[in-house]
Amino acid sequence: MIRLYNTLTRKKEDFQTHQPGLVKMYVCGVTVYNDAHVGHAMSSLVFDIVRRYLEYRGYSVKHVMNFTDVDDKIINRANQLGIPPLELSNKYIADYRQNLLDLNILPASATPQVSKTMPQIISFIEGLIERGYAYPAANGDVYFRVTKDEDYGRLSARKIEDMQAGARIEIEEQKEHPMDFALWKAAKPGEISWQSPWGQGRPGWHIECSAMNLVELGEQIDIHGGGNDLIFPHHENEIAQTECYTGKEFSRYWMHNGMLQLGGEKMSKSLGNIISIKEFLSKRDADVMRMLVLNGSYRAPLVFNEETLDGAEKGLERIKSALRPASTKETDSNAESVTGLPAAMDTVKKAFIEAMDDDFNTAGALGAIFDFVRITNTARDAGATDAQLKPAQDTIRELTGVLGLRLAEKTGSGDADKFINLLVEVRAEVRKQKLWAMSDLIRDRLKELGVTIEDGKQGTTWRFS
RNA sequence: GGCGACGUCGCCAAGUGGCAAGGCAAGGGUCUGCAAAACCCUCAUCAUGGGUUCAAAUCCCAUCGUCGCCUCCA
Repeated sequence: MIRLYNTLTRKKEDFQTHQPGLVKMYVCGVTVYNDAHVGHAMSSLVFDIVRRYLEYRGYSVKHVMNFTDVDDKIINRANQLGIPPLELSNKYIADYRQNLLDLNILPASATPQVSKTMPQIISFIEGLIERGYAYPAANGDVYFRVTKDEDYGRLSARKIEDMQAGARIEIEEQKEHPMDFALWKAAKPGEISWQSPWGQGRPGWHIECSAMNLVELGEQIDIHGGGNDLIFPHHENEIAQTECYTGKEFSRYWMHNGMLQLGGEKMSKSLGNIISIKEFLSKRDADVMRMLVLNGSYRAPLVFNEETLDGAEKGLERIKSALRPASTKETDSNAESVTGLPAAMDTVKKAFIEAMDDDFNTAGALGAIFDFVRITNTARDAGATDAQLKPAQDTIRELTGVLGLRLAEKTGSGDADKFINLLVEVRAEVRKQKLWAMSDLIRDRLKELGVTIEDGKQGTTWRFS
């Protein structure tokens, strides 16, 4: 039984879907007006892992991720650049799709956009007005009436009165109540806009997700996800809108990932402490970012710095060490560590599932995998054959695959291999003659060029590093 | 100021009532011409102070500290 932490109840709960075997999952994507950063990557990775694991456990997952492509910031940026807002957002949508591919994140089942959901957004707002949960203001805005929603504040565990105490909300005379939020914003002169019953305008920030959810997944979904900075107001407002519109429970489970920390602070566009995904990938392998996420707990803040990244990279190397071929020395297929492999495979799978079932405890799952890596390496050292190693290595591939790790060996540029082999051959001759200085020079120089040489008992092996 | 989450070895981190996983780093060893890799060994009583319990890192209270949200935000 899978258990997951539900922000709504602040507890771990047994996972049960509305329809047997099918998971409807909606994850808030990005507002596309700039390069996405590694914090966005974290969120997408977290829910990619959730999806992959649910699929591993036999569910079919309908995974929807939206693009918010109509928004103040997009309009501002487009104005600065002197291009149409949708041209700007389309560029960044294409970029983000590429980022996700590069990060080995499975494509969502659907990726709706605000600009393409306008009729449904408008009819959604009309429905709320009809039911008395929203009202048009004199200036052409439409607001949601928070005081009409008894449950308002349930997700973020706060009361309307408490929030007003914060008093950072601008009092707008257009609103009946300071906490009321915009469903529809009247267009300013020259701004991109759509025709509506309330005049030219565009959607407020939260309504798009409610509408796209309804379009893509229906009235009730199983998992709604996103960063924990979205809990309030975004998700709170989504719940309010959707549940007031349908009269039904919206999402059964709410999952929120913690924030990525850079220098002890949340990485965010407004703080400016950003490392873009593109920039990251120019320096490190995608697996490193994923490993960093896996090593932590998705709900907790993630420490992102050179030290933790190095640790993640080394951890990957360690897992890969188990995938190397059998040692070339004499085999001993009957060693205890070799004959024990099948049982250990069984153990690691069980431990993996047990950890992952418990609210996607990836750090615990990795612990099990690392234990098995050691067991596999011990078997190799003891003389296991490739045929004996194969099932163990397949197990590692299977489990790390569920986590979305590629574990690709680095490769050179095609023809390099034969020249490297030649150098290794020459070096073997040199070593026979005990010309150690020359031998070490070749090894050191190759190392500088990204080729690691290791002298084993029965010969020398090399790999790109 | 209000609300929420959290504080486990040098770093990252699992564990939520029964003698503290794992990774990185560090030290010692096997192997090696020397290395590297792999393997073996060593390395924490869980922010602080109270309380509940036969038993607490795990439950309760207080204090200190960190982070997030309350304004755009994954």
